[in-house]
Amino acid sequence: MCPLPSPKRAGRPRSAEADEAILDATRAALAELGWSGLTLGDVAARAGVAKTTLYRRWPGKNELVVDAVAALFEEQLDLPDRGGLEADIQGVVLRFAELISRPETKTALMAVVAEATHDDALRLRIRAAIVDRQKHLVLLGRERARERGELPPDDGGGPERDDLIFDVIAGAVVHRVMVSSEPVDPPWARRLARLLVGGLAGLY
Amino acid sequence: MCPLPSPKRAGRPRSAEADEAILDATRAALAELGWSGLTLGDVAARAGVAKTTLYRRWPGKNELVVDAVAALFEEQLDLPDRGGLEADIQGVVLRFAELISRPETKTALMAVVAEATHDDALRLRIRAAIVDRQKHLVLLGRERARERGELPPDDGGGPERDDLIFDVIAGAVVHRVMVSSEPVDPPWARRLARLLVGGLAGLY
DNA sequence: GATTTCCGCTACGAACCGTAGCGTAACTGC
DNA sequence: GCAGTTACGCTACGGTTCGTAGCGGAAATC
Repeated sequence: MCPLPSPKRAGRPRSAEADEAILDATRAALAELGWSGLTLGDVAARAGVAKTTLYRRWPGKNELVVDAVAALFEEQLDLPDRGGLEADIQGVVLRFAELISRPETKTALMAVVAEATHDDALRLRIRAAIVDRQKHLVLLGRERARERGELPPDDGGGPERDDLIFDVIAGAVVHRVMVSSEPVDPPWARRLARLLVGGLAGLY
Repeated sequence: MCPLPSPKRAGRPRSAEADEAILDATRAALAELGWSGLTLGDVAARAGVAKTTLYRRWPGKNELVVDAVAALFEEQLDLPDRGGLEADIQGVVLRFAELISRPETKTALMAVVAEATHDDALRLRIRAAIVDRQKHLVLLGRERARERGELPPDDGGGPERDDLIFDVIAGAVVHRVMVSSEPVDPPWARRLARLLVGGLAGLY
């Protein structure tokens, strides 16, 4: 979130309603105008606050958009147990797609990641607010598969394997939605899950 | 490319050196300043041309950057035959990574894709100049695997399966480089190829 | 009530955008 | 050659957004 003042300070506290209104306005403007069309003056006008109020809380466009998008990822952290590895993968794929297919998310995510190429602080912010939460879901699914005996227990292979399976699942969904501009529907999610579980030989 | 005048026209022809200088300057500025820091005035100054010359050839920042990045994808279209499906996948993964890991490509690709969310013409331009060329490599590898008998011949399954395997490979590479900010080195490519060929059971 | 902090408002210089107009350079067809 | 056509460099401009400064007033703590 925006830099919190120390919890108990003298003086007038910051308006929580203003925060909410600004983030809502940011998402609305993103969906409507896209990244390059979004101006902070417009966001402030939509939110009914002064432009200076906005600058007092966020350093700039990048950080504001990250927070506005991150709020969408805060709620949904659960993954229903579907009883099997392949079904669980299908579930997490559909969950990802649901989040990144919204108009405001679609536009914003790629743009802030692009900006993060030249901004380390922004990259950390994105990682903490969005990426790590997605990753948690993938690792949760793997743990369940191990408990069921569908995968062998942890052999101390280190975090590299976690990174691999996460990049494959999240990357496939993002690429499907953003680059190929095709919907992630249950049939597609099913085929992806089957590919991951059984390999190419099982798919073709 | 930028809209070509009809091959034989009267009058002074457009300078090919200027085109080259502009695209080079665009790539240099991208690597140095990132997407949001790139201004067309700066590009013109670097290229040693007038700003108006730049606007005569490209409608705006988006199209210019797409062409500047696409030029990097034009040369490399071959995929050496490594003798087996798994090795070929590893090869195409490393080829992708080599292209999108350059500083100028990394910054630009995500940004233009984000812009394309609200610009259909830009999306088509990206598809024709970049995505379809990558996809060609993936399908080439699949054809070779079929000829070797590693995959069954085409059963008329339609283009959906092509889309799937392409989104998985390209998406994993992009996500690894852009979001996880980790290098795509031969060991990682090898693990990804093994996952795709043998499935999760073979990986863990 | 005094102090501290936040808010809304106005105003401002700076930067970038995209375009117009002009004189000149380069190339083609007669 | 010469006229016609097109591209180029240059300057200038109005418009928009940026990010900041300064002010008076509102809302909280002590």
